[in-house]
Amino acid sequence: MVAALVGDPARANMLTALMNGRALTASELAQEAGITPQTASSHLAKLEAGGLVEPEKQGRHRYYRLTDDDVAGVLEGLAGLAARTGHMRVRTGPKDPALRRARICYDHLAGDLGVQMLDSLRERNLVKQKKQEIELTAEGERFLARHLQISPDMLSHPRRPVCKACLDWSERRHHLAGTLGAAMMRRFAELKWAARDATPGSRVVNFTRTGEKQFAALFGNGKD
Amino acid sequence: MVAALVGDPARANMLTALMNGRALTASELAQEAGITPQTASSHLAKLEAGGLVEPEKQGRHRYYRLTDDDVAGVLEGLAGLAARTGHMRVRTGPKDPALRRARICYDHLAGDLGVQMLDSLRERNLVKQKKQEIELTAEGERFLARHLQISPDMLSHPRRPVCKACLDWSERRHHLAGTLGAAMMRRFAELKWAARDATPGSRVVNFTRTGEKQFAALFGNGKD
DNA sequence: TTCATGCTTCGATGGTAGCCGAAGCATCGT
DNA sequence: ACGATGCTTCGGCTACCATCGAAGCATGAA
Repeated sequence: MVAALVGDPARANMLTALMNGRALTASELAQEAGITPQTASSHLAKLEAGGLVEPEKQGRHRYYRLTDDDVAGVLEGLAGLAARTGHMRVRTGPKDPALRRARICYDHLAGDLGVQMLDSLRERNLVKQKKQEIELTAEGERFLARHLQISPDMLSHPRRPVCKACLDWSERRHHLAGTLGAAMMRRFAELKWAARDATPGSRVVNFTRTGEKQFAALFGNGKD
Repeated sequence: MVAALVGDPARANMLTALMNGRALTASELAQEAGITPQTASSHLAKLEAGGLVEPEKQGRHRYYRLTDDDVAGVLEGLAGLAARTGHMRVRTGPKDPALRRARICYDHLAGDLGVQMLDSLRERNLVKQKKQEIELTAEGERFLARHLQISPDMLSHPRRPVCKACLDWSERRHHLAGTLGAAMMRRFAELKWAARDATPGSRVVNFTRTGEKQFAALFGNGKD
């Protein structure tokens, strides 16, 4: 059972460490979880058997990453359920509001801005959403090409969908995942609109001043 | 952590039983999970503390339901991850393999044979199923009258539906509940095709040799 | 080759939590 | 009032599994 895998604290720590999308070595994950390498090895074997993580051998290291963003989505969902038990007490610390506003979910944008972006796309018929299924419209393709230099052929992937709705734990609404979500986040970084926080392991995404403006111009909802 | 709650097999069974949206009493959930009421009570308290289920007091019963469809969504996501690796639950809960094959679920037949029976009914257009709704067809009524001496007027009940799909935890598919499911199980017993196990409290249903044959003749799928 | 690093396997230990029997409340029915 | 039913609490038992030390393989470096 998958939930039992996520249930163990040590494994949960490893998975959250992997939520930022980067691959980490077994020893790094061990340190992250506060356990010895032997124990981590056992855990990672189980996570791999459960299909939650994938190993990649490189020299004498083994890099582990989340299998795909479906896994990331479910983990976000679980975090959301957990957050609500604490009765929003998660308000502690100055880093938290930043995490709510914009963060990395595996490899795409999440948080307030992520939700706002998908809202905007949907509202202007650039995508059509039915439950978890999201489809890019013809207008959407034109929009992406014009404003973000993203072409459809950049998005095709053998096993991963172009668009997918991912449940956002802080907003309790959907944001955009899939190869498009990843490509857009990548473009934001390339355009220097936003960058991942420098502190290692952080999932916070910091927008530059101009980035914030440009983002608002494309996906603004008038409230900002 | 929430995942640990879902991780336990007994609790997971309860939650999947609640996935149809209806509220179930604590004892029904105990039966579904194959555990005693004491144990179930402990589990339900934890699930409630974790915000996954909500109790509703009604007379001397306590009905439990999933808190909201966010919870259901996350559970479905977990099931999706589990399904992908063929990593379905075969874990403990009920320890008895006989319990997997045929058992009582409240008052009707569950387990492998229960699922097989509903499959057969559906396949031969004796019932029509749409999601959790099941409807008896005219052919179905004739079939029941001819082979099991069950007439429609035996099945009417003020508050209970004639047919209902009940999620089978061991098979993770539906079997037949409702007054019809109960009536059929009763008839099987009367015909001495099957009897509940003698050991008190057991939910195992033992089929006789002739019963097994007759059952296969009516609801066989060729595999037996 | 020889040593060092990264990771895995093996074996033993301990803590935790699921489980049930027995008993205790509450509610319902008569 | 009395017993029956549904659910909970308590206490003890047991099984599972995470954990770590030590040893075993790899790979890379010298």
